[in-house]
Amino acid sequence: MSQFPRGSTGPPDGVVVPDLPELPEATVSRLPEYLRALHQIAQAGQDTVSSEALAAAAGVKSAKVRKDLSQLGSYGTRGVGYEVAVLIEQIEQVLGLTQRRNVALIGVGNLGHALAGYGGFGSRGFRIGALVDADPARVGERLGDLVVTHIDELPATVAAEQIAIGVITTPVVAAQAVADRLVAAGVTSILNFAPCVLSVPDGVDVRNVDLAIELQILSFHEHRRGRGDPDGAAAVRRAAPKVVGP
Amino acid sequence: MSQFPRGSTGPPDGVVVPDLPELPEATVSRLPEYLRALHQIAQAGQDTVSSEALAAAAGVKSAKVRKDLSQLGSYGTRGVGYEVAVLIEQIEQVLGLTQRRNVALIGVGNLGHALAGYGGFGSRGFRIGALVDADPARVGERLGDLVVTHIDELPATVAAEQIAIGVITTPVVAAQAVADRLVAAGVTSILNFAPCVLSVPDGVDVRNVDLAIELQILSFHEHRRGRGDPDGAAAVRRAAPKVVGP
DNA sequence: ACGGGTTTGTGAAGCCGTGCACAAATCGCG
DNA sequence: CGCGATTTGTGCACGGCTTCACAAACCCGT
Repeated sequence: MSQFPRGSTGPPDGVVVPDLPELPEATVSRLPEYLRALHQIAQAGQDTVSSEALAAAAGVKSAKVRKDLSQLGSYGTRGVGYEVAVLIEQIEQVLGLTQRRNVALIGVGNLGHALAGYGGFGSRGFRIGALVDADPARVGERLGDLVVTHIDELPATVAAEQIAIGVITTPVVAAQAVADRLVAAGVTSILNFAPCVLSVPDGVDVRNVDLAIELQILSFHEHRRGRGDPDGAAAVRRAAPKVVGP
Repeated sequence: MSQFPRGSTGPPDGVVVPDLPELPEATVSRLPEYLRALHQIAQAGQDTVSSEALAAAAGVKSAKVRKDLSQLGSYGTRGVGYEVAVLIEQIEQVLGLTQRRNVALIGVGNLGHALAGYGGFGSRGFRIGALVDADPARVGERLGDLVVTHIDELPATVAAEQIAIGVITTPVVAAQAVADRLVAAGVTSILNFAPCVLSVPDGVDVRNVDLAIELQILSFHEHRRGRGDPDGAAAVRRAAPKVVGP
């Protein structure tokens, strides 16, 4: 909306202001969900979608969808809705998915193997560009069309494969050291599966995925709900069969 | 502490709610992080901890720690700090981790195998009580000391193993059906790894873990940061070597 | 062309969460 | 026994996010 006229004369100095003013973090975290829903809708043959329908598919309220989309200067048509194809392209543009991003998997253990074999990367804008491990016994192992390289070669690997994101799937004890080496190699985005807090310089982005934490949060609500059978009898506390939503 | 929660969305009355008035969701989601940090601290030999130290270990601000802990009627001692052992017990109590919770893994594919082999369950209050799949070829397979059972036996399995939480690691197409069957079997907490939105009845809690979404959020920040080298040269955009403070 | 029905975009209000700053409480030590 | 150092617990203000409600914009049939 407030499309910035690309300064033909150029900004005088230093300040490289991006196109979008500043996208709220909450919105950013929902854009991928919209994107997923939109692909689903597109595959179903719909070529336009209302905020109401999109909201239902993404599991949020319609007002939120509209405000989110308006943030990125959206092209919706009143009385009609949004063009699915246009919206997909818009969101992919904003998320930086127009160019495929290469990720490196550090730690080819149980979880690393599973992620390497997960097919969901390619269809969502990513590609596994490197498998890395510290264990010499694992180096050289082939998975698909990739060969596990040693972590000592990380800088070369990052440069050669243009790695944009590092995914840490090592044991906890190794995670911080791996993060340090990733940062030293120039990686500025890290997805951490190890259950620990990583220290990184300013300007490096870290997101954590901790299975146990998710389970514990679920446990809290379960516990809160389930007062009444102190000695865990298998009391079946059946929820009402009413189905939420669309 | 006598601060009363103004009933907003909650039921007007009737449910005799236990000790805790109403814990903010943001606090709940941080308690597991505190718990992890506390175990770490306890293992280091510390028997008391200040909010400042705990905040550093959990990666948050100290004021937030104090406010969070005060929410659950904490037993801190001014001028000293918190007793680590007491705090651990308090948090485990609130999270309902005093009794070990059994989880069922539905979908013994790549990811399912990885999670089944993940050792982090036992030490964090959970136990895999069942492995379930729909593929007859997989039923009967042994992993560790568990045997994969068929999903048609889900109700019996849930009852026999006192399953509290279902973890969905199936392909997307199967996820909703699995969720329905989990709910029908009496499970009221679901951790969903399939990239889709699940419809469940009121009273059932669902949490989603989507790898691609996390990557896309990282991609956004990477994209936003990385204006200036359009043809992705491996320009090392080194952040200041300053380490983010403890 | 025009009116009715539909849907977007957004101003405004309310809620939640965060962080500061400080009084109250506790310990250690002289 | 009292004083200073330390740390908790919390009132308060601020900012961000969510939701409602509604005017503006648009399509379509007549």
